Amino acid sequence: MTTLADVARHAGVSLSTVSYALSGKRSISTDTRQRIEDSVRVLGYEPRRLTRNKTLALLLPGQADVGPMWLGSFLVAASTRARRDDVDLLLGATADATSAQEVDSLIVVSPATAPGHSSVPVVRVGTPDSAVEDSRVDVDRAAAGTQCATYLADLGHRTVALLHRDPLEDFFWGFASAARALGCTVRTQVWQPGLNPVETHPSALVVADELPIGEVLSELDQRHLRVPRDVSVMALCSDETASRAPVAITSVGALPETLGQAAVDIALSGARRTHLLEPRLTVRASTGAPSGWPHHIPQ
Amino acid sequence: MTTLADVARHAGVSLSTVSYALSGKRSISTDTRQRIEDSVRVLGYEPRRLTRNKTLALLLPGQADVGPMWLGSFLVAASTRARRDDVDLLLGATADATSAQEVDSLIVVSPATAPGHSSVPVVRVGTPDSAVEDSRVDVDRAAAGTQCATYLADLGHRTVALLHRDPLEDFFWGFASAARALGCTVRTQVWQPGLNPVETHPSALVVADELPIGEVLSELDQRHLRVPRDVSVMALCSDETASRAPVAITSVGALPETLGQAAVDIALSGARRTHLLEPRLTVRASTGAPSGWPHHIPQ
DNA sequence: CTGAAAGCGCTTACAG
DNA sequence: CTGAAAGCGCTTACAG
Repeated sequence: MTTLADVARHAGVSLSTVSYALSGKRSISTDTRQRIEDSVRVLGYEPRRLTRNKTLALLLPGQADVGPMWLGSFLVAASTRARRDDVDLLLGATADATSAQEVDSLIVVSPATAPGHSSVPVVRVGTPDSAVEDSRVDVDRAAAGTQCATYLADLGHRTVALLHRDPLEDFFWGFASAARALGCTVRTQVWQPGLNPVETHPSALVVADELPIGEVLSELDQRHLRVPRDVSVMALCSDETASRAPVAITSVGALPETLGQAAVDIALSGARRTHLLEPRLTVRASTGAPSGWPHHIPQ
Repeated sequence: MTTLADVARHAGVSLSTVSYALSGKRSISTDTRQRIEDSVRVLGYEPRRLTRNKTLALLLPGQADVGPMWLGSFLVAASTRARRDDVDLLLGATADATSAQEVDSLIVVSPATAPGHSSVPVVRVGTPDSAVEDSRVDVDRAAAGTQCATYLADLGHRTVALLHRDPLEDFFWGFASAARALGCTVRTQVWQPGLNPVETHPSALVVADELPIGEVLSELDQRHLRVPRDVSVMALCSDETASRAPVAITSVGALPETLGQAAVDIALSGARRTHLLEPRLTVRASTGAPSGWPHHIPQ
C-alpha cells in the first residue's frame, strides 16, 4: 500500500506538506503542488480507502443562487438511492474536498459550477453546456423542444414566441425545427425583464428557462392579457415551479426524483456518460386553443 | 467522542485488550469480554476509522412524503455552515446509520421521524412535539401565533377562523390567547379536505400547517369567495410555499436558511438545547381589512 | 489470558 | 510557503 510518506519521499517534500496539499487546508506553491500531484499519480496513492464506504459528494449551488425549486426532491431521491447502494452522500463539498480524494465521485448540481479540473469523475446535473468531458444527467432538451412544438401545433397554434437565454441551446433547436416542420412561425427573443413578450403577436409563448416565468406572467398581466384566453404559455421547467406559478403552467421537464437517481447511478458506474432523460409534458391551466388574437392590443 | 481508551478505563482493562475483544483477533475470557461489552454499550462507543472530520448526518423525509418546499434552501444553508466549520454533512442517513456509520450527531428534518433511541445527539428540525429530550430547532410557534393574531386584529378583524391539525400545538395557544386579549372571536377547526373553511363566517382565516393551503384556497374558490376581498387568509408556512400559492399568502415563519444554520450550530455544540427562532411576518396579497361579510353566502 | 509499549497512517499547532 | 515534531485513535508483535 502506498502511504503519505511514500508520496512525500517521491516528491521530495515533507509528510505534512503532502498532507496539506491533499486536504487543501493551506496554500502550496504551484511547483510543489505539481510535484506532489505527479507523485500521487505515479504511485497510485489512495488514502486509506479500504475501511470506508464509497463516498459521493454533492456540490450545491451557493447561498447566493437560491437553489432551484426542485432541489429538495432531487436530494431526497439521490440520498435514497445512495442508501440503497450503501454509499455515503456528502453534502456541499468544495472543489478542494475532491482533490483530497476522500471522495470517489462528485455530483455538481446546476447552477453550481464544477471545479476546473477534478481528480475524480464529475457528474453534472442540469447543465446545458456540452463541450465538457464530464458525465451529464439532464432532461433531453431537444426532445423537450420537439414535444412543446408538437403539443402547441396540435392545439392549433401557428405563431409562437420562444423566450430564452441562450440561442444555442438544444431546447431551442428541438423546438424551432419541429415547429417549422409543423407549419408554425417561430419568433425568438432573448428574455430580459421589461421586455414585451407578445411583441410579435404570438398565440402561444414558450419560456425556455426556469427562472423568468413569474416575470413573464406579470408582463402579460400588465398588458391585461389573460392566460390562456389571450395567449397560451408553456415552459421548460420543473413541476414544482410550474404548478405553483400564479397560473399553473403547462410544462415539460424531467422528474427531479429521476434526475437524483440517475446522477447517483452514473456516479457509481464510474463510466463517463451522458444520460438524457425522457421529458414529460404535463398539461396545466395555462394552455388552450388559440382564440383569435385581439386586434387592438393594449399598449 | 468516546475512544477505545475510555472503554478500557471504564472496563478496567488495557487498551489492547479492548482492541482485541472488539476485533475478535484473539480469545478473551468470558468475564472480561462481558465487562467490555457492557462498557461499550454504556458509553456508546463507536470505532473511528481514522482521524477524520466531524460528521453530521441529516435524516430526510422519505420519498413518500414529498420533502417540504423549503428543503432545498435549508440544505444549502446547512451545507454552507458545515463547510465553514469544516465538518462533513452526510445526507440521508437511516437510524441504523447513526450507530453503524460513525456520525457525531444526527439532524432530523421533519417530517422524517427520529430514531427511537440514538447513540448520538439528535437535533430535530421543525418538529412541534415537545415531550422528547432531543435538541430542537424550530420557529417560535407561540410567538408566531401571537404575531398573526396581532396583525389581523390591527387590520380590524374581529372574527377569525383557525384551521389546524393538532389543537395542542404552541401556535394554537399563542394565537388564541393573543386574539382573545385583542377582542377577537376565534373559531378553530381541524382541517380536512372538503371542509367548509368559512362555516363560522370569519373575516379572516389562519392556516396553521404547511400543507393544506392550496386545498383551503380551492375550497374558497369553489364557494366563489375572493381573497382577500371576501376573506383574508394567512398561514404559518415557509416563504417558498406562501409566495407561490395561487394567491400570494401573508405568512409567518422562520427562514429556512436560518433553520439550516441553527441546526448545524446546535449539532456541533453538542449541548442539548431548544432553539426557537424569531418568526418573521411577511405581508402578501392575501390579507386586507375586513370589508363586510356578504349576507348571502353562496352554498 | 492479559498489558506495556512500539508503531501505523495521518493531521495540525508551532516555528521559521 | 514549508518542515520537524507532537499527537490522534487504533493495531499488534512481544513479553509475561
